[in-house]
Amino acid sequence: MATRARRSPRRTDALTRERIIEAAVELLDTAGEGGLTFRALTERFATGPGAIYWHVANKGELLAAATEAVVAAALPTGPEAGPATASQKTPQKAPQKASQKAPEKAPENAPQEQIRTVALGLFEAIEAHPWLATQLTGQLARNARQSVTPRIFEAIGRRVQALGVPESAWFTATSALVHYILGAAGQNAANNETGRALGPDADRGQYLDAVSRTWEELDPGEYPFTRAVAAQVRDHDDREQFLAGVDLILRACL
Amino acid sequence: MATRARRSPRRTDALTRERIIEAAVELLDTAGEGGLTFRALTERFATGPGAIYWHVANKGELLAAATEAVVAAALPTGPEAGPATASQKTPQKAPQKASQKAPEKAPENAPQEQIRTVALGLFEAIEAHPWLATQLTGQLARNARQSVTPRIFEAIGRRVQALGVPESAWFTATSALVHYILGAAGQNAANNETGRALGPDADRGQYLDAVSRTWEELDPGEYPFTRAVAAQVRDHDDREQFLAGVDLILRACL
DNA sequence: ACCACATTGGTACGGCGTTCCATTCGGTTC
DNA sequence: GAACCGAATGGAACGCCGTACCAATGTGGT
Repeated sequence: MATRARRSPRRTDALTRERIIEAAVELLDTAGEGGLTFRALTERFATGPGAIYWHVANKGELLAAATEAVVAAALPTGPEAGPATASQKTPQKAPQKASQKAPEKAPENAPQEQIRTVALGLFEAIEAHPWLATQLTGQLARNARQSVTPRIFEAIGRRVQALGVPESAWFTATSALVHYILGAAGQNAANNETGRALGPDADRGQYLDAVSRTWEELDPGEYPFTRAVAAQVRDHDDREQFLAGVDLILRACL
Repeated sequence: MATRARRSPRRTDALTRERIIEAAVELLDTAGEGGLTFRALTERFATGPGAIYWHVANKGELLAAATEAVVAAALPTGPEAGPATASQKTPQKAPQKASQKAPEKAPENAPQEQIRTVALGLFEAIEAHPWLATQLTGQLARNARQSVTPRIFEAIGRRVQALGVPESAWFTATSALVHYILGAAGQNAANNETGRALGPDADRGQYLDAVSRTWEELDPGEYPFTRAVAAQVRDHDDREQFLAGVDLILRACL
């Protein structure tokens, strides 16, 4: 006679670290930063916390792994430039030269183009997964060792090197670039969420109005600059504006 | 007859929003980001959560208020340059020109100096209160309306304006500066905490060694750039390096 | 047939933010 | 002075979280 009630039968589809990470990304995407919960995961897999803890040490590691998985896909693979699959979700209404015409012999200023491509890849990854912003800036600040942030630093830095920047400026230039990229991309993602709050059917005009209006609602006496800038933000393309910042920093390196 | 046991007598020293914020900052400074807890606060004030919730809406507001309080003290007051009390904790072993000789007539390039001063003030505030880094980058990304981050943006942007930057570049330049300042300052604060882990009696040499060694432990094949940079990071002054980044971005604006 | 062990899933614990409410007491009103 | 009101207080409880622990399970080797 069973001392306890019969347990539910053991699952047939194996629980994998990969499947758990995949589910974690999905939860983060759909339910936001606070949506990733061991309880939500146990419910998703119809299991108990122990089964998940067998594959993952703790929540921090799971979050880092989710970040790693998403960022790795957006980063060039290996030492060469790599694909860095950017911009296939929108019709790319502003087809700036980030995507080279042909993968033939790279021109002289290839590193600059590559930096723009890497930056845009990160921009779009953060746009698609807003929780990345907190995670990446936080990890970068926390200097996590085994995390993905050194990969980002390396991907940018190597191309700064190739750009011909004097060695003494390597760290400074790369720091400026990475901090700008992650920060600005995060701000863009936050803006998008602010705009999404208007409702799913708001067009881009309304959305941009709403975003820039939040800045214009500030006290005119205390925030003249921010209000002045709000107007010019209204009718600029997000990616264009973002890349302008990258170019600005790159210009100072040469 | 009392239906319940006699309550503890009512406190004589009034509980104020200011006193609560002050205690919150203290808890964050001494116990880290996770140290701010309503339970810790109730114990500190020998009271219950309800008394604190009377003065503060929730934990988020309390955190924002603590951030606001600390950052406001580090930011110039009002539209003029203001004091921005920077560098009085260390003997300022690298007395760069950030602090002007005299508060007399500002020279032609005053805006650049002012930006350096504001940046250094934020740098030191974040160094003294490491929890600010997460809070500020997070709030900036989250675009919180009533927070202190617009003040930072405004303080920098107004001086970018005064620098003679063309209007079309105002937003880009200010974004680049602010994201770099907060990101780099956060990274510096994290480095300091990594160094503090060595023990309270480690000198600066050991500490810098340890920090740069964390970078050098990376895989030589995958991280040639980061490792190359680690060496040159070792013997640079933190503030100097930080301000070099500010100057780099400023150079691109002119 | 057995067993060792990787894997699973249930239960429990302590701590968190937050809510609710009985209680207190300084000030106002008659 | 007595009665009263409402701002302020502090205690207890709720629901959720991450996590530790462990009995139950089934599979592959012997």
